[in-house]
Amino acid sequence: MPDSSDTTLSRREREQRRRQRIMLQAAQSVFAEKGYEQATLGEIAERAEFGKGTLYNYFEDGKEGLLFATFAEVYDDLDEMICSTFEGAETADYSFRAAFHELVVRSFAYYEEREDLFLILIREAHQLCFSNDVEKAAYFQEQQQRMIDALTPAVETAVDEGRIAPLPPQSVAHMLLEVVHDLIEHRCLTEHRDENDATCVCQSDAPLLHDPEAAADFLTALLFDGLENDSPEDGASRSPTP
Amino acid sequence: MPDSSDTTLSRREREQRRRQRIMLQAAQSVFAEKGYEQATLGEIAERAEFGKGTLYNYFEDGKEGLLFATFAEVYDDLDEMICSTFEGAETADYSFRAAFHELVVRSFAYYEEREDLFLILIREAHQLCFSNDVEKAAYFQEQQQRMIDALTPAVETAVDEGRIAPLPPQSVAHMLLEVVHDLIEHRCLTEHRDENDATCVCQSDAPLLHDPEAAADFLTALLFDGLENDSPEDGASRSPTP
DNA sequence: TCAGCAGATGACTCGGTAGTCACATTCCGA
DNA sequence: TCGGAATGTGACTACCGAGTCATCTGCTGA
Repeated sequence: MPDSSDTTLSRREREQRRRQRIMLQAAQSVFAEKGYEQATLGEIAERAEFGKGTLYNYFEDGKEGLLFATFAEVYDDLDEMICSTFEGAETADYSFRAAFHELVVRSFAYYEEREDLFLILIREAHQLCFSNDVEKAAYFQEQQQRMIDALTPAVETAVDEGRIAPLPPQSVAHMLLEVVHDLIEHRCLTEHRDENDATCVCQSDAPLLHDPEAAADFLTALLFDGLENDSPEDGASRSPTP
Repeated sequence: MPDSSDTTLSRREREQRRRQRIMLQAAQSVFAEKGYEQATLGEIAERAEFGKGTLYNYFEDGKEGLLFATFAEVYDDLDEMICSTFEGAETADYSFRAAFHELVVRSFAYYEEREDLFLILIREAHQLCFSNDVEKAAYFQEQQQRMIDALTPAVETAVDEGRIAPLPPQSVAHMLLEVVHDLIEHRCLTEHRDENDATCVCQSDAPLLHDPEAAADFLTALLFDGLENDSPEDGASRSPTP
């Protein structure tokens, strides 16, 4: 969605964008709170302080249009994050491992910044991936592929340069993104639970999840060094954590 | 749910169980096909060949009761699978790594056998985890903890015996289950897509996903040996794949 | 000042379903 | 064989929310 403060636009157009943003934000807050199915256009309109009919002037497909505009926003952000984190593979001191560590940290930061968007992504995109509507399923396939494509070149380079094991780059990229996604999702889940139920006992791995650095360390160590305990026989074979 | 052929029950009771099973199976087939929200009691009743009112005689909570009975079935199966796969830690030739490999293979087998159940679990449980209804969120927390608890002792033993790296057992158990779950989920997703869209181009990692052995090998190697490519400098430090 | 138009509005229509309940049917023991 | 208990049934009710559209509002340019 173009920025509503873009000065190349006429006042009228800027005004339109601004309203569109207000409606989208209202929709996001309702979706995050109630979930897509439970959200009603009435409540979104009320929160945006517009009439129900007005929403249709800005989002032809109504509720669904608002949902997909939300997806577009979050997928653009994620793509940008992956690309910028793994750029500079030519630099002398570039480390794929360190870049991955950074991705985990940045993902956490983004989650904290836009908790609402993540909640919507996690809940609704997952559901819609399994939709019987071919168009919708294809949309999510494309978006996921876009994320994988953003990461794959970096994995390929790392494999070529012998930094990581010679496994299929696409599969590795897929697996890495999946694991990060899971971590954020798990944190999101525990936080969501704590909000609903203040009496909830803290899980044993809670500190791991709430400290971005600790989580990134755990994940990086697990994925790069592996679970196998080869240090007793052979202490020198492990790389230090970045 | 007790077996409807249990001979300790009266004929009437057995007959009740049998009908309950028929209704549950009808519900599962509709849920798997349409998703929970889109499924209607009318269609479930029709498919079960009973009147709509009759469903309420067997499942007081209607649609929701049928959904939760389905969850109970699948979680019981999974718990059983984890426990039986990791038992026998005392045996001389027991290998945690091999047991994990076996878990992946068995998970695939279960998925093939009960595709419908998995689809429901993946779609609906995920959604309900984030429900604002405290009771429901707690149910899924309990079930997930049950799975983790089933695996944790085996991880602890493996850590104590120095077979795997000294990381928090609960976190490791959690991560392992998550990764297996993701793999199955991904396979389920691609299969679901292929059903809907025959023109779909095969993904590059498709063979990995459709051959249980290959998938288990990939996952075991990745998780136990790690991504880090330490073989050129130090070929002896890696354990062979089981 | 005013005509005309872009845009806002929310009461209304319409389609759809969960859950109910008065009645029908079947079962079973006396 | 019969009567009443248990069980099945589906038409009906009550509710809900998406999307529409006739109407209103306020802006702009002549």
